[in-house]
Formats: sequence, structure tokens, C-alpha cells
Amino acid sequence: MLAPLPKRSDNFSAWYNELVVRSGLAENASVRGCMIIKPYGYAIWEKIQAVFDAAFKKTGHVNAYFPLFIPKSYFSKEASHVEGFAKECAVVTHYRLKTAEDGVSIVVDPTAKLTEELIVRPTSEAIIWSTYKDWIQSYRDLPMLVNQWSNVVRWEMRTRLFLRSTEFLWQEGHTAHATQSEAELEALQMLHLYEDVARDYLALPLIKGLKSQNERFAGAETTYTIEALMQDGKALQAGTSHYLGQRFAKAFDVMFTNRSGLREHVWGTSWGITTRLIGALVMMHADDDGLILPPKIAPIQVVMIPIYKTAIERMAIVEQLTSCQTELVAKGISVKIDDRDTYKPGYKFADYEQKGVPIRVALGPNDLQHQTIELVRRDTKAKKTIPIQNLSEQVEDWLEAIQANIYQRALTLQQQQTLVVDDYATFKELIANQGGFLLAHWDGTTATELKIKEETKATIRCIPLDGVEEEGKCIYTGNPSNRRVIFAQAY
RNA sequence: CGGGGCGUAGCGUAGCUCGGUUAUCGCGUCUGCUUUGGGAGCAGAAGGUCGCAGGUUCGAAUCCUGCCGCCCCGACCA
Repeated sequence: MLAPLPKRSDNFSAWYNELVVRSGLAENASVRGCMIIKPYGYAIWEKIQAVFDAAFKKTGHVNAYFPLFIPKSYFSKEASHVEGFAKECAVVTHYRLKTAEDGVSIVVDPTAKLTEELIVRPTSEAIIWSTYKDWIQSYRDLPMLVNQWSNVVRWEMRTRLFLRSTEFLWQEGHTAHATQSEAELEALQMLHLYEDVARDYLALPLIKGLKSQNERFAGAETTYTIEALMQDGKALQAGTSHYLGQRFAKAFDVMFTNRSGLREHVWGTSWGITTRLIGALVMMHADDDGLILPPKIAPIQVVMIPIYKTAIERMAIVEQLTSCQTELVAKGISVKIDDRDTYKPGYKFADYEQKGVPIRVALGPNDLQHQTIELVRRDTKAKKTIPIQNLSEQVEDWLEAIQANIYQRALTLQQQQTLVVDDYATFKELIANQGGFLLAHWDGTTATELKIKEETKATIRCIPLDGVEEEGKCIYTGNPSNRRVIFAQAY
């Protein structure tokens, strides 16, 4: 008998850590700060990749792959970019090992020192823009709409599975445009695309907004973000889109000849989502019994569990389930039959609940006799026994209902935890005791933002795009402000 | 890098203060039987360089020295 998970209300972070491991998403690697994404977790990532990749293709983007290593000299061309990442870069200094004098251990060969050190990419702007210099000559080469799916390394101090690890997987889009407005529109288009896909497939309600200057990506003119609010009241940045202006074009000398024959620097964007989204799925939807996956990205949408006493019963029941499976698969539904004889049904029920499979189907001797079948919804735990012939109709109906319900549930929670605050005492109290998105006036200065962060650990998550103009006074300084921003403690 | 803690079987641990037969217990694993509609029961078995190196001692998981690794708190961050 396995011990139950820690409860969210007792210890949210212990609940998260244990759930991620026990549901088979990932585990800590023996390499400090790195994670092993296990098959079930990776299957979710593949689904996420598939839906985003399709959306990128639809908007005209194409995939490519750039090197993991970036020569130090490339990296240092854009000053603020360097400053932003310098503290967390892994550096390759040598290219050979040799056997040590003891004849057993392996040491770095000091004679094999690289003449130019290589940075393991924390992001690829440097290598990509140095390439764009060669690819872009004329307005006919624009826009350049390239994406890559890759891994990056950022030497973090404190790590957590999916939320912050030394190495993580992501997608980074890098585009170049002939005009400023086209680049600005591209950054916004991708932000909207992120929100649409996250909402429609991952069932994540998100707030779109602008990052403050302080929270902006190093090297960007403007950083947009999609911010999610987790069940414990802390915010999670779920994706970003940057308008880069001509900063990288100037740093890497990327120019094109326009229709009038004049040479100009191009305008750029970059945008990304990461394996952190899997962490968001967990912290947004899961409950004390385990994961709850949105049907549209669940690797297994329906799990079927046979219940039997004898080998003869087992054969008949599995046969019936296999025919049900065939019927569902024909409708594009992913179905797993777990007919392992080494685990009992009760164990399997608990296990697939923990894994967040949207619908569980059970078939036993009684069902078989009456030609009925039992279904259980993961999100509501609702149980229903229906005639077998109605199975696919019921499953399709429920998959849709579950997708809608968990989005609605997450949205309601976000709305309940989004509060308008006008005085600093209340602000501090709310942040300390319940978290949430706090809509407050801010005087627009980095100094104020930093003071608030220091005193409350809350940061400006974003300046919401759909916010309204509204005269008010900064919650900290009392200075005039014309719109509310979102404060929260963040992951 | 500053402050605190911990290294004993795949995982979690007792023992260490006060040295003494074969290193404790639980989970997991394996075998057999009974079970199977909500995380099975019983019986048996396998599994250990007690983080590493040195020292003290008749004798070290336990005491001493050095080293290594990891975890927690702080600065950084998708």
C-alpha cells in the first residue's frame, strides 16, 4: 500500500515535487539541477510541441536547428544581452580528456585548451543573428520566420523539476522584418498565438501583458508575457514574446537593401515557451489524488481496466475491451488497455488517477453479462455505468466536457484570486497570506518596483494588455498612475 | 560564495552522545500459495566497500583529521 500524496493545503511544494515524480513525469538526474524527463512526461511534451508547432507552421514559420555552442565573441556583441545571462552560463574550455597519472581516473588534458571558449547556449539570439547577417541581403529575403526546438542551459542556483532546471527544453522563434511595425505586430501575434493554444489545448487561463523595464528580457525593447496563476496563489510566467527593435541587427550588423535601394538594419523578434508549461499544467489542474490532464494533450485519453477472477473471464473481458478500443481509436481517441495480471484493479485505479488520465473505463464479469461498462471522469470523479454500445458517444462527450470543465475551473480560480488593491497595508497582508494577482497602481519607476519586491517578494508580473486607463495613485509612493499593473509572488 | 544540516541496501531510516558477536526497521524487489468491482494477505528469499582516505584501538557505522558529495536558507532566473 502506497502512502497517499501530501495534501496541497498542507504543503503545496511537497505535493508538487512528489506528484511530478510519482506520476512518472520526471525525476532528478544525478547531474545537479538537471532533470530526466520520463516517457510519460516526454509524451506530454511531444503533444505540447505538436500543437504549438502546427500553430507556428500555420503562421508561416519554419523550423531549423542552430548549434548548442556559441563562440564567446559572438555572445558578447549585444551588451545588455550579455549582462543578462553572464552569471548563468556554462562554458566549454577544453576539447579533450586523458587518463590521469594514476592510470585509472580521467582528467582534462591541459594541452587541449580551446583558443576561443564556447558558451553553452542560454538562448540563441547571438548565434542566429550572426547567421542572419549572411542570410539577409535584400527586402526580398524578409521576413525571416525561423523557429527552433532545442535545449538550453542556464546555471541556476535553486532548481525544481520543470519549473527551473539547469537544462530545459524549449522552442525559440527568431524573426527578422523589414519594418518596425511588422516586427511589433509579429511579437504581438505570437503572444496571442501562445495564449490561444495554451487556452484551447492546455486549458490554461492566462493574462497577456507587458513586462516592466526591470523584468524585460535582456536585449529586448519590449517583452510581452503570458502569466498564469497557480492554485497556491503564486504566478508563473508561461511564455514570452520579445520585440527586439534593431538592437540585435545593429549588434550583428544585419542589414538589407530596401525597395528604394537604401541599406537599413532589420527589425527583430524572439519568442519562446518551455517545458515549464508541464509544471503549469500540474500546478493549475492537479488535485490531491494526482494529475488532471486536459484531454487534448493527455498521452492516454482513456484507460481500460479489466476486472476478473478466472483466466477464462479475463480472456472474454479483454476481448470485449479490445473491441471497444478499436472503436474508440477509429475516432482518434488514444486508449490503453491495462491487462497486467501483476497488479490489482484498485492499484491501477489509483495509479491512473495519479497520472491524470481523463477517463477510466472498467469492465467486469457483471458488466459483460449485462453488456454494460463503467466510466469514471478524472476531473469530477463522476461514475457512470452505460450500455457498451453507447461507449464511444459517451467518451467523446466526456472528453469535451472535461476539457471545458478544467479550463473553466482554472479560470474561476484565477478570477477569484485576482483582486483590486488600493492601499499598501492590505497589499502586504494579501501577498503574505493568500497570494494571487493583485491589481494595483504603480508609479512606473524601477525604484518603486524594487522596493516593493524587497518588502513583499512580490514583483510586477505584467502590465495587462486589456487593462483600462484609470487615474490613480501608486500604492507605494502615492505618485500619479494611469493604469493598474499585476503584482504577485512568482515562481 | 555566506549561514545551517546530512551522507548506513533501489528508496526512506534506527544505531553514533557512551566503540564490542551475524548493522535495525519499513517500502520496494524475487519465489510460492491464496487473492482480483478502490492502492491485497501470508510464508520465505535476495540485496550493504555504513560517502572516500588516513589515524587512534585488541576491536570503528560509532572517536580524531583531511577530502568529496548532497540538501535547506540568501543573491539570480523561463
